[in-house]
Amino acid sequence: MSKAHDRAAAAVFFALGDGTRLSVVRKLGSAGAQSATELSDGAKVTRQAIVKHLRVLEGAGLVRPEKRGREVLYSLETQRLADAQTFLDGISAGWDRAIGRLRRLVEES
Amino acid sequence: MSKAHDRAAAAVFFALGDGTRLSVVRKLGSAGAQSATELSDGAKVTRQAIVKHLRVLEGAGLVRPEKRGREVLYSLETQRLADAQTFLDGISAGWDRAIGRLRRLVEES
DNA sequence: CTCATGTGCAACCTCGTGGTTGCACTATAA
DNA sequence: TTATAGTGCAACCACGAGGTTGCACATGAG
Repeated sequence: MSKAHDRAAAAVFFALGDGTRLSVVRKLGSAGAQSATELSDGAKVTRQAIVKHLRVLEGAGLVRPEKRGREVLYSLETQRLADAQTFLDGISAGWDRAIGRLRRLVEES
Repeated sequence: MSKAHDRAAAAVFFALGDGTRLSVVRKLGSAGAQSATELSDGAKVTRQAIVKHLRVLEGAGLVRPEKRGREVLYSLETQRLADAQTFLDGISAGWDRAIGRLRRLVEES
């Protein structure tokens, strides 16, 4: 039951589990790649805070930095989002199987 | 742009973003409904810690308690997992659209 | 070249999260 | 009825997350 896999998943969910970070991800998703300064424009927090959040997102593999002249553009890594979805699928599937087992158990007795 | 929706999503992701909590969810998913004590058996933390985590999961709507005699069984709320998946879908879709816009922009010039 | 703009680094602060221990309460089993 | 297994509550602690400010460093625009 791959423990490393679980850690990666937890990291992704942790990264998405903060309001500010989630808004950053949404902004990237809807408006495309942006720099830290650009992202901090609409936000209620400092650019430095956004930078820290971007580090976290990068650590979780949700975002990829790319030097573009003197600025750094951050783009979304949609593969990780897909991975997270697959992970959730696995849990749901397990639950459904567990429910099935329970139902069969009840019907047999 | 539902801000309340975002908070709910962040709560779900936050709930899943902790290793202990994630293992609890996985355990529930694979072995069906269980009590707090039962869940704390294999874990490396106290029952009280598990209880706290269950409160968080319940707050995020990921788990539902049900009094069963003198013990309380916690069962998974798969709907929330599905909601989370839909949420991620929305972001991916937005990103794909943004990429499409960018490509068109480049090709026009 | 000069200057403005964007980024990086570091120190610092606050507070919530994750965890523990101890005890009181409740309800089932014998 | 009495002992026992399960739950609930509260106080307490350590540490890392989230945020800020200040300044130094690069690099494109004029």
